[in-house]
Amino acid sequence: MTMDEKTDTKKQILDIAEDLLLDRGYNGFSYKDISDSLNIKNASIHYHFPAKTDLGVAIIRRATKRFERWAGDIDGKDLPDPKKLDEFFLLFKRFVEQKQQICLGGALETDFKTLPAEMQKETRLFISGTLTWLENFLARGKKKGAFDFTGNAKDQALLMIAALQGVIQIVRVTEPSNFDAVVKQIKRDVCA
Amino acid sequence: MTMDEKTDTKKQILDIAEDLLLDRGYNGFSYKDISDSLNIKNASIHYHFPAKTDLGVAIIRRATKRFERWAGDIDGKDLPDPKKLDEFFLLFKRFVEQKQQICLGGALETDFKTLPAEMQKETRLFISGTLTWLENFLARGKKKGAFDFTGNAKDQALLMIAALQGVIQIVRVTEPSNFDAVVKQIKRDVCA
DNA sequence: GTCTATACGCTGATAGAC
DNA sequence: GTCTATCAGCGTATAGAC
Repeated sequence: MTMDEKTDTKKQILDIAEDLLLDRGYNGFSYKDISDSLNIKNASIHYHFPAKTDLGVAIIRRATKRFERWAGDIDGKDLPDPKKLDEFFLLFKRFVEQKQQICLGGALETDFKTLPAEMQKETRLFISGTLTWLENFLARGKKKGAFDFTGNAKDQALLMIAALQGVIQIVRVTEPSNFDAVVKQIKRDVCA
Repeated sequence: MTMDEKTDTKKQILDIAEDLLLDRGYNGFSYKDISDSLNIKNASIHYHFPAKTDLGVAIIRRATKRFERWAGDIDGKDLPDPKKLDEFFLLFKRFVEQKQQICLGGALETDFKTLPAEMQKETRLFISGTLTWLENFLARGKKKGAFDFTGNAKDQALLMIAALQGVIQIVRVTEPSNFDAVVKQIKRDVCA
C-alpha cells in the first residue's frame, strides 16, 4: 500500500529471475523460463522490464541494497565479532544448502564479458561494497583483538571472499560438506 | 604425421573454443563465433565435432590430460616444494595476466546445471584430479617439513583452489594485482 | 497489466554437392 | 574436409487489442 511498493508480479519476476541467475548464469535463462514459471506470457515480463538488461540491473541493485541493509544491521548489533563473522559465512552457506546455487558475485563475474555495460557497472558496485565492508570489519576486529591474522585486512578480506565464492562453485561438483571444511580452515587463520 | 595427430583445423577449433569458454562461459559462445574466427563455415565445425557437447567434452578431456602431464612433470622435477607450489600458482596466474579469463573449473561449475550429462561427468573428473594432486602434494610437503599449515591437507587444498578460482573471477571487476595479494596471503598460511 | 500476434536474428544441426 | 543451402526452435523484443 505504500508509495513505492512493487506490484506483486514485478517482485515475483525479480525473485524468479534472481533464482535462475544464481542457478544457470545470465546467459542460461530466458524470459520464457520466467513467464512459464509464473504462468503468464513473455510479453508481460517486458511490460515490467522492457529489456533483459533492465531486469539484470534490477536484480543486482536489489541485492546491493539487501547487503547494505544486512551490513547496517550487523554493525549495529551487540554481538562478539566472531559471531558476526559467522553471520557473514551464513550469507554464503545459504546458497549451498538450499539449491546448490552460486553467489551473485561469482555468477556475474563469470559472465562478465558478455554483460551489457550497465550491468557491468552495477556488478562492480556490488562487489566493492561487499569487499569494503569485510575489510573494515576485519580491520576493526583486529584492532580490538577479536581477530588475529597476518597481512593487512584488505588482502585477508579478498582471500576470504574469493575462497567462499570458489567453494560454493566447487561444492556443485563435489560434496556440500566441503563448504564447512573451507570455513573451518578460514577461521583457523583469522580467529584469535 | 603420427597416427593420432589431430588435423590442424580440429586443433584450432579446440583452441578457439577453449578460449571462448574461459572468456564467456559455455552458453556464451556459438559455433558461429568459432567459424568466423577461423574463416570457415559453421558446418565445417560440425564435421569435426558433430554436436556442441562433443566439443565441450573434448575441451575438458584435453585439459585433464594437460594437467596430468604437468603434474607428472612437476612431481619428477628436482625442485624445492615451495618452488613447485609457485608453479601451481602460475597455472592460475596465466589466466589473469593474458586475457582476464577465468579457470576451466570455475567456468564449468558456474554453468554446471545447464551442461549435458557427459560434460558434467568430465567436469567432475577434471576437478577431482586437480584437488587430489594438490592434496597429495601438500601432505607430502608437510611430512617433509617443507610446508606448515593447520588442519589436514585435503581441507587446505580445497581452500587454496577455491581461493585461486575465486580471485581470478574477482580480478575481472577489480584489479589484476588482487591475484598476487591472495597468493601472498595463502603462502603465509602454508609455508614453513 | 496482460494478452495475441508477430518480427527477426541467432542457435545447433543436417543433407548433399564439390 | 569444406562448402551451400536449409531447417526448426528459441531468443529478445514490439505493436496493438482487451
